Amino acid sequence: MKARLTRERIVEAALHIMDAEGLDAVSMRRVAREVGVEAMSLYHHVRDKEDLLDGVCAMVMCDFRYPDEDRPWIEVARDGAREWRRVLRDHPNVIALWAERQRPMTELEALMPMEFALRVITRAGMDQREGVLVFNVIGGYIMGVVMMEVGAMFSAGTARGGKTVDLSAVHAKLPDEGFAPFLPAEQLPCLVAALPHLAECDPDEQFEFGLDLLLAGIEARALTAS
Amino acid sequence: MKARLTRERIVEAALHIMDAEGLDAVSMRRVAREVGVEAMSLYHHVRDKEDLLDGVCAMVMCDFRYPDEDRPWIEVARDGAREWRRVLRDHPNVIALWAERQRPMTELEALMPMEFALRVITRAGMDQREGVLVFNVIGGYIMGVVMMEVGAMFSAGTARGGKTVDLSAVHAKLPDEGFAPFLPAEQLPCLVAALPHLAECDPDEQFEFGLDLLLAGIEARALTAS
DNA sequence: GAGCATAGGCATACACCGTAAGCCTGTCAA
DNA sequence: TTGACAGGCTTACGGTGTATGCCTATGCTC
Repeated sequence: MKARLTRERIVEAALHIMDAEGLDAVSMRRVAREVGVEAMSLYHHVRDKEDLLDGVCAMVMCDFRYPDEDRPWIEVARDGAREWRRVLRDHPNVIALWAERQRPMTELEALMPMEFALRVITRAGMDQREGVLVFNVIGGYIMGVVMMEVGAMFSAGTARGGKTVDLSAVHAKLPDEGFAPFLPAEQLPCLVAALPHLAECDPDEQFEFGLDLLLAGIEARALTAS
Repeated sequence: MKARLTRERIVEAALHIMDAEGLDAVSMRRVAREVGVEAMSLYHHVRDKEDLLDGVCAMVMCDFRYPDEDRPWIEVARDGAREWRRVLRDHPNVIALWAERQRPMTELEALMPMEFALRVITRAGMDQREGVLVFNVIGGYIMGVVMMEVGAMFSAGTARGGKTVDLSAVHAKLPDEGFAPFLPAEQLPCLVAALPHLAECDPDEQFEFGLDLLLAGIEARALTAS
């Protein structure tokens, strides 16, 4: 006898498939197979696929582990940002999910991390208005950087067919050999020069670098404002 | 007699459909209909749908208008960032496209804006390594903020059904009426307090706020490093 | 001009998708 | 015992990407 079908089991299965096989692999039939059932049976527990994906989003948000807040706000903010990045990297496809289904979070639990972030920012001593600016700036930064990090979007490579330039091949090999000659250096000199550094750029250092810039700027503003 | 079918006409049609009707609307049959042809005819000009979407990405990148570089680097950087934001806002669905098809740009023309950005950063006087960090930070920031801007992802709303919270309704109305009571204020006090500011936040001001933080920090680093 | 290669259209077919509609069965209350 | 109903299943429809093959108009060679 099988375990009873529940919304939670279904959403869990969908999330698992999304993490393991990508967003496109999440179909009603595939999820149903995962929980040992026919596709149409899922509709007793989720309204439609939209609803299922809403559940996936919420489940990802619930993965957020709240840092200890009994410290200076800037340390809490830094750890919160790192934790958000961890969540996004653990479920990178959720970014695409948000991007294509441009609709707000609606489940209460999914809003708790947002509440947390606003609470921390409030402690920095700036007014509500500026707090929202800060929230959006930090949130946007994390999302964008993680997106560039997990996607290969602007990674580096060698020329192919004379017309296009496949930058991804360079990542496969180690960077400090002579790859530059394969790129049209006369048209892309700076890109060619930056290639090795693009390839060996440490994502953690990258993330902290930008986070430091933002937090330092925010702290300076908070101090002068108060 | 119809105009001859070309790859460019096809890609243009796909981009037009994506901008007007969303990413999901871009199907081979829909694009074919747009150019007055059957779906299979497209395959004489694009390898497959992936290839077509690659073309769309490249065409978006080609929309980038290069700012005059005969000015202090920080002004060029600021205008370049604004221009990149403009491009993304003009074709917001391209963000979802990048997010889900995590693969690098390969067409030469699509890499020119990247070359431009690296060139400007180099002029700031920092070394290649740090230049790449700066490139990724600014690029990620722009992408993330625009993504939050065009998607409603973390927008604001009223409670629905007691269990979930629909934040989008607030955006429809003007914010400074008593919406807070509809939210579970005891669980989300900071969010409730921030609601009006979230709703009336000016995207332009928002963008410039974060950009100023980043550029000021980068300028400070560049000065001390040189 | 004749013959023919090729480019670039089209029609058909297959496997997959989300989901509307209806059916079947096991559980439980009256 | 009867009936309601929750929660499975089956079938079917119109959509998707694309492999395969066919048809025809253009243009090149002799």
